[in-house]
Amino acid sequence: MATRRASISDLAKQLNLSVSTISRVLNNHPAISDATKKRVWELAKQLNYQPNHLAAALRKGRSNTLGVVVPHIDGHFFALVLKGIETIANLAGFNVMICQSNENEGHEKKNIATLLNAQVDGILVSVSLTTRDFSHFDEVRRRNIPLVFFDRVVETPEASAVVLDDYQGAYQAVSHLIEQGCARIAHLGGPQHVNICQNRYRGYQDALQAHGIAYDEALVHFSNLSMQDGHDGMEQLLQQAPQLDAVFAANDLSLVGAMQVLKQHGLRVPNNVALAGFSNELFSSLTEPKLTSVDQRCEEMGRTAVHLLLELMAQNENDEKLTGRQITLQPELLIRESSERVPAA
Amino acid sequence: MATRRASISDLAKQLNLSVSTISRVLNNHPAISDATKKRVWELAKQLNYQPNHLAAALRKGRSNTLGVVVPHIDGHFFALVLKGIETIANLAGFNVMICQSNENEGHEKKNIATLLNAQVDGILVSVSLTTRDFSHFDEVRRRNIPLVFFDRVVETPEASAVVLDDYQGAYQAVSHLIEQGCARIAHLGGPQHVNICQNRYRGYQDALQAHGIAYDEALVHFSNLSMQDGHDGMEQLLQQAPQLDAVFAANDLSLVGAMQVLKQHGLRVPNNVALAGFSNELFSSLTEPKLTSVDQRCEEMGRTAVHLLLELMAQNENDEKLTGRQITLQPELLIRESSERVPAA
DNA sequence: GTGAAAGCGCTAACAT
DNA sequence: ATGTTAGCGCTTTCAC
Repeated sequence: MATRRASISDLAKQLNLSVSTISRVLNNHPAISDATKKRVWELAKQLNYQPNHLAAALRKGRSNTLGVVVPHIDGHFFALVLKGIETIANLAGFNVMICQSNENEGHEKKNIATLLNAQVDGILVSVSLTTRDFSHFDEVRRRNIPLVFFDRVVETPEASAVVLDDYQGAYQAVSHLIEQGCARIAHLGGPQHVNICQNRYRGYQDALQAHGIAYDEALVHFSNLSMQDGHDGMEQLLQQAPQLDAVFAANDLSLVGAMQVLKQHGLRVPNNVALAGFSNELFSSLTEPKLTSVDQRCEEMGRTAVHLLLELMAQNENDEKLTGRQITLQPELLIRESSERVPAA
Repeated sequence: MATRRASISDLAKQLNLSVSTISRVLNNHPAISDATKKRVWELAKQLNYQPNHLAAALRKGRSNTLGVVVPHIDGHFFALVLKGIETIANLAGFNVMICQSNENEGHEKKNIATLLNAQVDGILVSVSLTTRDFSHFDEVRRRNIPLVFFDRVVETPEASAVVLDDYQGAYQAVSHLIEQGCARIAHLGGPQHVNICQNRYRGYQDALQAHGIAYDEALVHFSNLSMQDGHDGMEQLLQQAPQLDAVFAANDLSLVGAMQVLKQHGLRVPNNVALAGFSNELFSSLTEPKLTSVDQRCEEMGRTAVHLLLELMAQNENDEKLTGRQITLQPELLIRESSERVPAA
């Protein structure tokens, strides 16, 4: 049979003290005599007292839990972000509840409802790709629950968010390719209604321009960036522009597909065609040659998002008005074999 | 300002009914007139009533939450298992709380304490590699909280667990290599104090024996299975046994390292040396050639573990004695390019 | 078919 | 420095 756990009132009875005194000791309230403190702690330890957080949460109206909604829990990026979130949340004494939207607007709405019902003290969201209606976030706002978007954001000035500077990442990657001596740089781009893909495309364009290289439509191909997409895109690019000497892809997966095609055509990487991708996947350093890629600082994004959320929660506590704050993380270009040309001696 | 949410007693007042009646309606209690039911549901909808789960949990002593402890949240395997867990748990109306032990015994103990404090209704655990003392699980048992181990288990008959048949997976993979005409099959094995690694090693041995191939110590190399380990191991194996014609690795990562070495030595995969790995990582089908690998049925493991846990929870509800039950999942061998030899015409 | 009342374990005024 | 008391929102026994 399960042994009933000791409660505050159990301690109170055994020590002939009031529950409030016990509660005060347990919460490190200052105005308590050392003697009492000691007695209480000792008995607590002896009875293996475990606070009932549910009760405290009910009373205080806060659950000590943060909610997270991600499109999916698998996959390199979100897994690492979640790791960052977990770490900081736990450090700050919060539990974390994770929901997956499966890139589905309906799921996402349900997830938000679940988290609100669970009375979470704050919410972190990376918006599903299919979400077009954002009313569920209004409900969060109405309930005055602090919310921070990360990576995939709803762009309004009132919203707080942590994002990566995709534009800069792309700009750096392309600049690097140019510095390696490439001049006919192709781009495998993602869906342009997705803002991160658009920003990567703009970074590509601007880097070319900044280095006095003319933009050439024949060097650009858009797709959904699967490996197969990269494969097909590369075939097409080679047809349209056989003289290309580098590829910048909006993700690493499509770049792997592209690299296969290049090899099949007898082109050498990086000497005939230099390659740079985006997202620094696990496999990016397992290919041959290893892929140069823009790292997205995943864990840091998670950590930063929680810090921001805790900030908002503190503001909320003090009845300050919630101010939207956007934080942009700078990506890091990881230069590997696929783009490093030996300088012509 | 935040609008206060409607409570049961709010509904009661507005309808001139008692709280108990409202509660009954909301919980689909049978003995309620249809008329009342209708009135209550309508007002509930109108006021957008949301039940306060915290309060219900406190009252009922159950939180409607399942706790999970995993070594880490990133990485292919656990991410997929978690996905499976999430899916079924949500379907069954449970929230999920995820904790990472970071392969650290101390963390794991803290995680369990956290979950017990959060009064989860059931716990799923994959044990950290460094855990030597298992007393924290005794505490769970004492509190009568159902617990299911998955993948990394504490082997006692009272414990419930879901595991993969690593032995069979290895056996199949090696048999497949033999069927491809290989006879000098090397093994890159993992730490033998880890039971899954040991089982894979045994599967390797028994498959050889079953096909009348003598075991040769010079063909076996143990390590921690990092990519570098695979690399180094392969170098050593080629020295010890240059005539080897296949490699079975206890994971895919080490196999990638090994494959690099083979290529450097001018050996062709699969025709000179055929390759099979274990775990079917994301990158396993991105390498060239694509790796044959044993798939671990990750999502299914998660789903199965939750089903088993729900079963135990039901038993618990009925005051039945908790019976330990072990479920073994059969892996699936995915045959890809790295092991498919074109039959000598 | 419905209501009254107790209480889950805790916190926080408001006492003294 | 400590005690008294009310109540968070819900479920549930017992009554009618």
